[in-house]
Amino acid sequence: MTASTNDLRSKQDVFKQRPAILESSILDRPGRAAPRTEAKRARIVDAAMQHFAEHGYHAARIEDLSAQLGVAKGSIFQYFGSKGGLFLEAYKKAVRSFPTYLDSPPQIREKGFFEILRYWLLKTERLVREDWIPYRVALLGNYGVDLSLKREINRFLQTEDPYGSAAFVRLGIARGEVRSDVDSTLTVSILDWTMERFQDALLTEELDPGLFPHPADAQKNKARIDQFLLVLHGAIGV
Amino acid sequence: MTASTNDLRSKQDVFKQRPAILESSILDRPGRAAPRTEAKRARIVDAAMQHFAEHGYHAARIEDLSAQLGVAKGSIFQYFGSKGGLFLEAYKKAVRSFPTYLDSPPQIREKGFFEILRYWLLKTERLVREDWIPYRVALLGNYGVDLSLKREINRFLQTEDPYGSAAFVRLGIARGEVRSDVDSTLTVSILDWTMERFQDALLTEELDPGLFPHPADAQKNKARIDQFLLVLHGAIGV
DNA sequence: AGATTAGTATGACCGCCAGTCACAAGACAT
DNA sequence: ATGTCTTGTGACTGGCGGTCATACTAATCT
Repeated sequence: MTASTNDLRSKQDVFKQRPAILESSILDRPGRAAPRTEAKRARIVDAAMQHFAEHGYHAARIEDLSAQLGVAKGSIFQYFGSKGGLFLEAYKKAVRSFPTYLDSPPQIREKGFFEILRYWLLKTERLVREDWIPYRVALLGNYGVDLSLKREINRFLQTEDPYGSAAFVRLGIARGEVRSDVDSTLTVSILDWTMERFQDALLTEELDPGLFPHPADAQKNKARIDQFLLVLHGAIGV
Repeated sequence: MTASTNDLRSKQDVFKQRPAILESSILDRPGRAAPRTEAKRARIVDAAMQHFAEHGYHAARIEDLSAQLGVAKGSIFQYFGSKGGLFLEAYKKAVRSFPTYLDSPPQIREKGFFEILRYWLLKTERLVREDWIPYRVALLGNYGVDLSLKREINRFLQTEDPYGSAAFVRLGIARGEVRSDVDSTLTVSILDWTMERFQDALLTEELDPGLFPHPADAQKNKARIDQFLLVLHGAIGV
């Protein structure tokens, strides 16, 4: 549940239409298709996630991936159009695998908005250790690709809201815990921005030592989380 | 003065030493060198800034750049080691060209911390139109390269603090406008994170339409800035 | 000045890899 | 079987980052 990039998502309908370089050539609507084909597609995406996670975006070689999969390189391009297209699918899958804010257990949920945040901040440290691959891919997508891909990624985050920030903020407002005197899209954006960066700062050392400054030890992390929540409460709390 | 990435900058001394892939091979200390050489280096960096700004990182071709400059391709690699090394220099130059928070005029400065922020938020819209090149390069560096380069960039932002966020926050605390009950590195980080993203959201449409959601018209931007400052005040104000 | 050395410039060349495409192999229908 | 359509394949290409042997220039020495 690393926060997303749903920045000020008003008017999201009026995008300039851009050449869709990243579209796949085969199977544009993956919903309805031969199940065999669909399965192969999924296999490729899974392997790609791992490959990108291990090597990074640029160092990842499509041919290695195809060899490892026992699939011809051409097939991968047939399915995903380009390396960027493949990465985008891997990124989507990675991000969709994360829990939503509202996926927190009921006994946490009833404690309210900021306790839910605390729950996830603490939990993510463990989650990332159990299954670092999607986190690394998400990190790559957030910082380590190029702008055209980043554009697609933002579009995805914006339309899909995979962390459920909007609904989460709505809950907070309904409970009277989150301020309602500012545009709620701004609230959501602030939440997304700060959560994303804060978690990056906490976690990235393991995913990518040196990218962000050292996080303190686990002990100190707890204190940091407290302070962070204090600040965030000041920002968007009531 | 787009905010930087000085995330939680404690313990910044204990970086794991990584192979310095991005170092230039010639003239590692550009301070003291033949003035001719130095001038050439500067010429290349200038042209590179423009080139990267126009084409993006990946689409930029070193050979095109060298042709445009009337300089051999080999020379560029001699000076900067790699495409990434060249970009890093261009990025540094771009970011260094931005004003610091405390560069605001005295009559603004005496109005206090949050008025200084407002001043820059309003001003940047104009600045970016007058001279979009460094902003685009900064944007590329923030989102459009790969992780190894991003790592170097973060290291730079962290050690150099080119926007002077730390000093600015110190001023705010001294004036009693900024909270002192949390670790000031957290305050600085929050400031950096939110300012960066907020400005991206306001500005990016012109630099890179489609990357971030449409900003509203200028009228609405002013209202957004008000709300943003309100929220930011809640976060780090006293 | 001429000779020697160190620093700088050059562009043909190389290796690598994303992306293509002509062809092969299945799948399915008739 | 025969034909048609879909899916799979991997040798091949184009283009670019990066190298390096060589040429040139400037500085230093005799």
